[in-house]
Amino acid sequence: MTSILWFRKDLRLQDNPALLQLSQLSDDFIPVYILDDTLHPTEQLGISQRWWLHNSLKSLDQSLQKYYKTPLRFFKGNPQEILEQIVRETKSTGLFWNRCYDSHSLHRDKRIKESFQKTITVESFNGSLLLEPWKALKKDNTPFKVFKPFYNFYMSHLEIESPIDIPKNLRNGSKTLVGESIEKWGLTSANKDLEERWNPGEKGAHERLGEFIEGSINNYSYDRDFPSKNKTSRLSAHLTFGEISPHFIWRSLLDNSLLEREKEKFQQEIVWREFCYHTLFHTPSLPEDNFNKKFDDFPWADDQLLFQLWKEGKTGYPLVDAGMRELKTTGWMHNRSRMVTASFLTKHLLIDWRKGAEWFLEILVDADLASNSFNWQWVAGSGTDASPYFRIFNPTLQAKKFDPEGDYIRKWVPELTKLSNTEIQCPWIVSEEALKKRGILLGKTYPLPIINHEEGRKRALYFYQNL
DNA sequence: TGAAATGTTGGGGCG
DNA sequence: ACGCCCCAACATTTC
Repeated sequence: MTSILWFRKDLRLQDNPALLQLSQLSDDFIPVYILDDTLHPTEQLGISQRWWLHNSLKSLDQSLQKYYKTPLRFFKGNPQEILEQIVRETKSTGLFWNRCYDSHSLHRDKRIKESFQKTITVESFNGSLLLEPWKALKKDNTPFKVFKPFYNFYMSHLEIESPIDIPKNLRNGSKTLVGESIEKWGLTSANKDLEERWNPGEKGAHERLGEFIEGSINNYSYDRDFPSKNKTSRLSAHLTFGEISPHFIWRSLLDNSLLEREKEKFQQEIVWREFCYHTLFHTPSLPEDNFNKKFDDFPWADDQLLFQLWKEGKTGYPLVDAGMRELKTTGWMHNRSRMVTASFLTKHLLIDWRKGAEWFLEILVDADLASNSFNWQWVAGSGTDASPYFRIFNPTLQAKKFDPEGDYIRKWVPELTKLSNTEIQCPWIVSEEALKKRGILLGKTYPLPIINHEEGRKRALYFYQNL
């Protein structure tokens, strides 16, 4: 019998439960990827993720050819209609996939399952989470709202077996079914900045994990905070596309002898990701609505100009600008800068977190509805277990603490390069004359701060207090 | 997974 | 020797 393997956010062969189950029921299979064009325009992939997806799919296609001598078939359109047609054409008797947890996918998949259930075998699996959202609940059967107890629950309930090997016994299920050409989708054009930094695909994901476990994890809890050090895992985009599973990562952490403290810090980050997914599952409107309803009447400022300057990295605060420019160029931003830039937008500029979230989704290679919505709400203070309203980052102090030598700023804000290590975080304190000697004219070669920190802070406290 | 304001302490300069 | 002030340095509280 022939079955369809529908790839979605699980672009890998290793540790793929849907693939495993399919291989136990079928000898032949047809791997399929469908570019879902029923998505609302705001839900469609951003520019960096189109590039990533294109390359990841090509990589997956190659792996499938190598292991099973079968191509990955590409289609674009309404997934239900396309799957119905493939089933008709190929007389497939099974359909397998790994689950997604956002509201659009959940509804879509439910309809598809119902429509096929009476005629063929349809099964879905957990390929992206350590625990399913409905399996991590408090004693009263409601979802966790605070991270620490959620984490404790995880640590006492996880049973992580060895990852699933790539099944061997499968063959190409159809000689005649031809998909579309991915090249014609126009997902991407050459992008040097992305190409030199990222390696999409399952192989790239495993190499990245390997390097991380050999190297930076050993001082992770400290180094991870410094944007210039580049010592975070940088696995986020690989995880988003499912090129590697959290299950596989977790198992690797257990199988290597690592310092307990460092390992645990990283495990916490993995569990934060799970917390985001669970929260999105239990609160499907998380991307649109304040988790905390008190924020529904918050008087966000709708200032197009300030928003634009923030996006372009022209706020006059070197750390904020460095982060926003790193994002624009590399499709990624260091965690520390994400917190500072997001705090700056929502607290100093009082701009709605949804505007910031939308921009991040458009640009990030690791854009992930669950993590993005959750964390923007966390920063804005409207989220669950959120950052308290009075926690307002001072972008200068943050720069002095976490970029003391100014390396990160120099990299992304080169017009300030010649300033000293103690001045580069706050060029406005330097005399006009000294600036001139270094070729800097504030307001001309580099912006003056678009808002005074002290005033911005007081204004934010005032509005946030009045919630 | 803050920052700023306010409070406390203790050493040194000085009359 | 003593009290007083200054002010880092650190601790606590407040937003």
